Amino acid sequence: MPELAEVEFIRKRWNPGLGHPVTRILVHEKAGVFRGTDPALLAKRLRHATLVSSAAAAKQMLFRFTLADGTAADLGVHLGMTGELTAQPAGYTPLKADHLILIQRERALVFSDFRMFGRIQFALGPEFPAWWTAIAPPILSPAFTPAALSAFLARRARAPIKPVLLMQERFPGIGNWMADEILWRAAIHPRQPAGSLTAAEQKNLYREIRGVARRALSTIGETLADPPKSWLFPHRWEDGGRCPKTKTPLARADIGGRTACWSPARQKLHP
DNA sequence: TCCTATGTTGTATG
DNA sequence: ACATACAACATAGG
Repeated sequence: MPELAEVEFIRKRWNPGLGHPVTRILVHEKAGVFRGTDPALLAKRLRHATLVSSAAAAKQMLFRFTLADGTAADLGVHLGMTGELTAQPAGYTPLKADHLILIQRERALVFSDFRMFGRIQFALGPEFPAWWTAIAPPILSPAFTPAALSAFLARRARAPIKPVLLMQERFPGIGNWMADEILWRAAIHPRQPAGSLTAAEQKNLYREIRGVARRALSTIGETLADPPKSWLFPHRWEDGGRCPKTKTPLARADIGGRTACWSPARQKLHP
């Protein structure tokens, strides 16, 4: 379930472990979530380390530890499609899809992911690793300007706008449901070529990208509660779903390899 | 059996 | 080199 705001919420699931040392670690060394990292090294170094802080950016999380010798270490988590973080009581019995468990005296911090599209990364030292610092600046930061949006749309001119919104290099944290929500609010057809948006559409798109990100973070990011019925979100997967604005039937199709959902009554293709 | 799933990445093609 | 399209990754559930 993880896009921008879900990731921010799920990050906080490990908050009960802040300030506490890890006493023991369980890893599924052969799990695909460790591709590109050495799970044995991770397990060795994080034993007796203390979790000191965490952060979320785009769809990724970073957990910082202080090792017994004072060294800093960073654990990166990407949830992929089905990744989860939970904090479980002491004595927790691991399940099949639990690939990394950090055991503390009073709890177990669990990463599970049955599909294994998620990813665990690990780095030692005080500098933040490249896989963290390379994440694009947040949509709600001053770096995300109308000019930056326009320039990006121009460079992706022939591609349908929907898959363009999924590009993390410019829209960090936007995923399939947020992209559909944004286009629905901005009244732009998901197949509209990115380079063919009018000035008015670009303005609306900019506003809705920021608006959906802000509202998602302030609601889902705090409680994980589903957005209200006035959003596209609760209707996009239901059979016979209707647009909350026009009450007309929603349409669904594969666009750029993902299922897009839109309201034909308010999102029309134009030259 | 076949289809779907809130994601990324490697490869082929233009 | 760059933009675009698409298969592949792995698993559960309808």
